[in-house]
Amino acid sequence: MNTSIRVTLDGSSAEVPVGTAVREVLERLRPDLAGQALGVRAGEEVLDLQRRLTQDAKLEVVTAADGDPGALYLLRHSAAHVLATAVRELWPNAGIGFGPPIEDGFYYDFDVPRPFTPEDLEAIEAKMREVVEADHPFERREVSRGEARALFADDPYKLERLEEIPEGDVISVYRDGPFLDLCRGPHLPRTGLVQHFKLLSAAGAYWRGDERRLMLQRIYGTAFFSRQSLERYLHRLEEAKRRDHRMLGKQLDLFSIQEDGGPGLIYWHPKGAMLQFLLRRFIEDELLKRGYELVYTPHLASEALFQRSGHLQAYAELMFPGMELEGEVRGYRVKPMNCPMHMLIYASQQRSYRDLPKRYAEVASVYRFERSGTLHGLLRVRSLTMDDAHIFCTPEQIEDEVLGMLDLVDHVMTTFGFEYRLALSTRPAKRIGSEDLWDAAETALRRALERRTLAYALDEGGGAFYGAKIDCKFHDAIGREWQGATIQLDFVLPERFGLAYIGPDNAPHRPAMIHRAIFGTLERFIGGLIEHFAGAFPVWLAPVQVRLLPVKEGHRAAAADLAARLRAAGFRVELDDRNETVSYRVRDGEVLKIPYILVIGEREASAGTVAVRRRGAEEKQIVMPVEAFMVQLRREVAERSRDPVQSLTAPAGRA
RNA sequence: GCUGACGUAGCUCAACUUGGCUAGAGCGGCUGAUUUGUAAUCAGCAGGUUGUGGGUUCGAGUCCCACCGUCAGCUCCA
Repeated sequence: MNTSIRVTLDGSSAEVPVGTAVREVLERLRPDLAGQALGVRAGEEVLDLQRRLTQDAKLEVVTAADGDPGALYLLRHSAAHVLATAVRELWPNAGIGFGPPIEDGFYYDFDVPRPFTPEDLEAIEAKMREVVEADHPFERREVSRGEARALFADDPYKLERLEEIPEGDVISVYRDGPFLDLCRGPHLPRTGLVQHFKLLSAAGAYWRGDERRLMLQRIYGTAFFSRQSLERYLHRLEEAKRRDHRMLGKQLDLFSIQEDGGPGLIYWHPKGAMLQFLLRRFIEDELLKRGYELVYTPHLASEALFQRSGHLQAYAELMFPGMELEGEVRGYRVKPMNCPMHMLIYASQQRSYRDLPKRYAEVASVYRFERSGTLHGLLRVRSLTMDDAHIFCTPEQIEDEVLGMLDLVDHVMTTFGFEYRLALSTRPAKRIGSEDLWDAAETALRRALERRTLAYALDEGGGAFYGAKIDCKFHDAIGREWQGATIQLDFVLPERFGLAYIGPDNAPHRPAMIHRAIFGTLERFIGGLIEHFAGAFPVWLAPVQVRLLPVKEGHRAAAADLAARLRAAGFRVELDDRNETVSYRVRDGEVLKIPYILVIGEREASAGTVAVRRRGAEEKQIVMPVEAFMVQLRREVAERSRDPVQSLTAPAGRA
């Protein structure tokens, strides 16, 4: 067995004995950085300076940098320990759960007698500063299982975790000052390096994320290497609140949720309804171009249907309760999904392989009894309008169908300028359908993704029990991730409904079935759009595209004529002839984020021109002939342009 | 659903740590004056059973209980 290993650090390498600490390698190979190094990167993994090397390694030094995920990982993981150290000082008997770094910070879960208050957080933060000032070294030690059991004899959560560490794995503990944690690491060299941090919130969180188990108290915080980065982050959070679709929805009068009407049920006001109308028209046009057929089905059906589809067995707790209708033997339910209805249409006649694929699309509201605590503006509701479709095809056609859907998803997302992420979810442990079926399904999805060379995350075992799926995710204003488009294979429903097509062999075969939604739901998609555009919708989507302001009373008639003309040309126009100054009305239009404000005064009325003020443009007014403006507007709508039109200039020789 | 916080005019927010006269302000609305040229003209008026229902108290926006709703997180999901 080798007693020495070869270690390469930032390009230079050395032969060192097995078990040499990273710190020693560093002092030998990069003495210049020894003081600044926080850890090293070994491929994907970050190691701290105390780690002993047991095999050949290629390392890179990690130094303090807010742009380096590895450095931030060390920092935030250590900040979580500093937090726990402080909490243990103030609540010596606090139980400790997990405390990992996360996307934008870190958290730690505690078992304490009462929930933390905002004042507690301040006190904890002050105590954290003391821990930082004490500059305790983070000490790593590898221990035996027996020793670990003894060390954490009073920490039931740690003991539970300990027992899950597989036999043979290294068990390590980290100490900083008085605080000892069962932890894999890595950590910063010392607590003193955690300089710029802030505790953000506290809330309950179930131990191990299991709602049947005890609720611990979680504290969230964030940390950066520089004060500027911390402040920039906190400022970004503030900014994000101004994009919140719930606030903008109220300000721009798009929608409301009525306490008298019930939670999670959306009232679309005229301007929000216009958004929904435009999106619907957009997607339905796209679907018709792609060989879909539109269907309309009832929002209500006999319980027998949902019995047959399996919803009443598998999905009952998300369905609104049944209703008894006078004189009817059976109960009725509002639909939580459209698939059972589309199944019935397919099953209404005999199908030939020549008919396939059959693509039924329906933009329809469905109703789901989401748990009250999960409701969130437009992003999680109880009446949701899906741009739903069900594709019935032969197993061989699945791949091409999925490919077409991925193209449509991409077309839609790029039209709106949405960044998105795809995830492929494969067979879960609890599933139905033969292995052959799953193999074919997963292969079809994967091959479709790869044929379009799309990057995707793999969610092993994350599929639904009835089929594999591809999901598309996007972020809201404050960075929470939501699911939008979804493409799901389904092996169950064709079976349950006994669907068939007659193949070339003159024998019946079971068709494959794909559920899919591109927007996901109009509610969630519009919520996302509002935040994405911060309420400043591109012209083709803006509920009001143009606002006309006559300068004074005498110009009202000219403005009204122009409004009528624009409307006749298909534009969405408002006339603002209120008895207010031009400045006031311009401001009002700006606040409402209307793309074009046109001022009509003496000059314009007599010359047939308009003074155009384009939202966000440098130049505050550009005088141009009405015709030229209309051409411009028409082009912008046709192109679904997302950027302010740069070419909007006055014709040469303008007055 | 769970834990915690919150709920005052259409909107945003006041009403003192410790219950005390008729619950205030800005924006918005209405009326009038002003006839306005690119981000707020001036004046007046109206607008509230302080989420709902109970309770404590001489007295409750303020304290207690229940319910409804909202927010953050957990869980779940389009």
